[in-house]
Amino acid sequence: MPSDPWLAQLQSTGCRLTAARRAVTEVMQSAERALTPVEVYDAARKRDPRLGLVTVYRTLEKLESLRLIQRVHHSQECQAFLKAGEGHQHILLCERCGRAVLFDGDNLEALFERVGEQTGFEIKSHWLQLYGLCEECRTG
Amino acid sequence: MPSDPWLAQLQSTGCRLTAARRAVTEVMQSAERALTPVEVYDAARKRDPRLGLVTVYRTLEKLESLRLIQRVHHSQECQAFLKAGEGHQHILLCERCGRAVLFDGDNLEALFERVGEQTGFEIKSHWLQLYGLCEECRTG
DNA sequence: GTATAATCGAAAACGATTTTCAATAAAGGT
DNA sequence: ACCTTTATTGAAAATCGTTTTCGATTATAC
Repeated sequence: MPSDPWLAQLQSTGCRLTAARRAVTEVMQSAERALTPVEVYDAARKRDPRLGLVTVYRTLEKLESLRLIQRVHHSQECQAFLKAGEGHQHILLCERCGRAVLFDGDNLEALFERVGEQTGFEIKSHWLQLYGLCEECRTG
Repeated sequence: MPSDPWLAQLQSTGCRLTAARRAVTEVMQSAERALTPVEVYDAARKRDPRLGLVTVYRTLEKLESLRLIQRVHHSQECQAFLKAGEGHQHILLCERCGRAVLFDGDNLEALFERVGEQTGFEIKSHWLQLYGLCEECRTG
């Protein structure tokens, strides 16, 4: 049983632990910003030079289905991945350097209730992303 | 000067008013849900049968840059377009039939302030989408 | 160690979007 | 109304990201 929690979860769902999956996992775990499949590919080949791009796509798909990573949506594109938050966490993105920070807690229940009454919808889920400038980009 | 506000805005920014732009504009104005470029293409050709898909892409790009339409982000894809909201409006999507409703007003300032303090970010903008079931899909 | 099936990488296929370019047509001037 | 100019168009080709196919590899169980 691997000590790394992501690898443990992969294994516990019947997956084999391969060099490719270790490399992609390490890249995604240590990333400070959302990465596209090609960016993951470039970074992960430093750990496993034989890695193919197809395997990156497949591994990202698997990690996403296990909710270990999530998609980040930018204005034009939504194919970048970031480690998933826990519970009610949301994403805060720096518009300048791309750094991604997860923050937790929101209290939007009152809003949902009001919107539900006004529209007749039954609100099932929500999705919130904030954009701004991180401390370094503001001061640097 | 055209009576239609979208066409008027197109013209006032130096654009020519063509059959293609009229067709795409009418489709987007009357759409009740977000449409992909190909869906716009299919709908708009009923008004202008000679319309090409390339022109649809170009017209959507123009309408988006004028903030007359906006992108709607689904979990896997973010290439569908919907008429833009005004001011602080956000999108509410029915998970079953795709119907899109704009609702306005939010009071997230307190949340932004707290997150800004916790993270050091200067919050610039936000993006909120709600998902649920519309009245018809709940009861029907 | 061996067997077995999951996983892999490379190549090919695919689909959505963008570019190219000659033809068309909207808008302004006459 | 009729040119003239030039933005705009549609079709074809190019491009790019993603997915599928398939034989080779390799993690895991025995």
